[in-house]
Amino acid sequence: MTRISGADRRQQIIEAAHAVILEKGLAQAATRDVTRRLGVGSGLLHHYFKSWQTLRAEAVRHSVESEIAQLQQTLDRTPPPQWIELLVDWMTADGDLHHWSLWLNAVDEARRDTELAEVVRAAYIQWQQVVIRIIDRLVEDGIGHRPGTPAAAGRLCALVDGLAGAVFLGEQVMTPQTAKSILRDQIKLDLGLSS
Amino acid sequence: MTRISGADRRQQIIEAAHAVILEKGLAQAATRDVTRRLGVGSGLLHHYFKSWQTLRAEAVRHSVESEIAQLQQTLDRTPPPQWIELLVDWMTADGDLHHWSLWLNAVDEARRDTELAEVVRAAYIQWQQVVIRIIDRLVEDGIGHRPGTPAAAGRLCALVDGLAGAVFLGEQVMTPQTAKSILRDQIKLDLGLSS
DNA sequence: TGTTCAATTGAGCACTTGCTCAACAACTTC
DNA sequence: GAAGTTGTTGAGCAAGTGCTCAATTGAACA
Repeated sequence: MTRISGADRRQQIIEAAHAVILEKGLAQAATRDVTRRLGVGSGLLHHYFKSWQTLRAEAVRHSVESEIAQLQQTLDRTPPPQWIELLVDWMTADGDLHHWSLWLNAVDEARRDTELAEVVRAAYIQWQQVVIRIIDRLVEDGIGHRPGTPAAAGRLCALVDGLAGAVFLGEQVMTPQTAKSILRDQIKLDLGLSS
Repeated sequence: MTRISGADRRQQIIEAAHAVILEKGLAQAATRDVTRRLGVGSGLLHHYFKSWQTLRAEAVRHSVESEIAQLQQTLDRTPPPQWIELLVDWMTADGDLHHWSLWLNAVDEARRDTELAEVVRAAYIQWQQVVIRIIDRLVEDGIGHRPGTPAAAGRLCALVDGLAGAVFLGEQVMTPQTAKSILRDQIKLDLGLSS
């Protein structure tokens, strides 16, 4: 039996925790779900992490970071004129809704978990900055004008979170298509592009 | 010891559950918190409610209904020209943030609780309709023009939820003042009133 | 007064949770 | 080889959970 070195095991546990949290939600996921998934003893987690709370927070950080990295990567190989549509597609998450579910869950749970709150706060700020950078670049390239208010990025991020919550409540409340068009309109409005 | 008749007891339990949920959050609140608060035996809840899940959902319904009723009442004794500012104040909840916290919590929890989902969905739709009615009345009174898109109410509600989530994450993410001015701008924009 | 029955109790059950810790296994170093 | 370090185990604990149910209370009615 080849043993796994410390740092690798740590990462492995974080990824397993991430998977479990994605499936069951932050409050419903248990340490034993993670150890069972990894096929390891139930005590192992506490050799690598102070507490389940800490591991949970670490798993959410992992999720957010890899997602932002992925967006950044997609942006890099797409010409700016297509960024608006790309952003809309990204934010409305045609592919997998689970990540959005986890994000909303984390924002909510953060009110009762200071450790998680730290991670979510940092992620939110990072996320706003990505949006700001995108807007700046679009304006530089002559696509639209600079939004009137500096709070444009914050407004967009809040709108996306709110829309996601509504979409999860079902079609009667809001369809994905409606959410998508609301978001597209808002971006174009912010950039001074009348739709 | 005067005994309490069935229907009154039911209402009393719902209100106690509401208070507990407001304090501890939906996932953290326990049946025993409710019985302890009422000073009754731990088995009493199950005489009036099929399960804790049911009681929780009922408590959220109670919360939402009384809040919408209260808003309606405030609107009734305020002249329409002041409605915009009243709505902004209401949505950003200067008074007590707990109700918003519970609402966001319920929207999140609804993904894992079908009974709660039913209540939250109905509440969301009701909430959108209140906003639609307000807009209609404002337009009738000559205050602003009818919003271009019929999704205006949905967009407003989503924006409010998103802003609330951001504000709860702390001042670094979004200050209440910023949220308030974003919301005010959006309402005026929807009504065609350039700020 | 005795009868009836809904309201109420709380010990207790079965289950889950995060976490501990003595024991052991597998590498590294000497 | 021996010694030391690190990784790993899993039974077990204390604290919690929703829920059940036989037993009791109290009010209304005869």
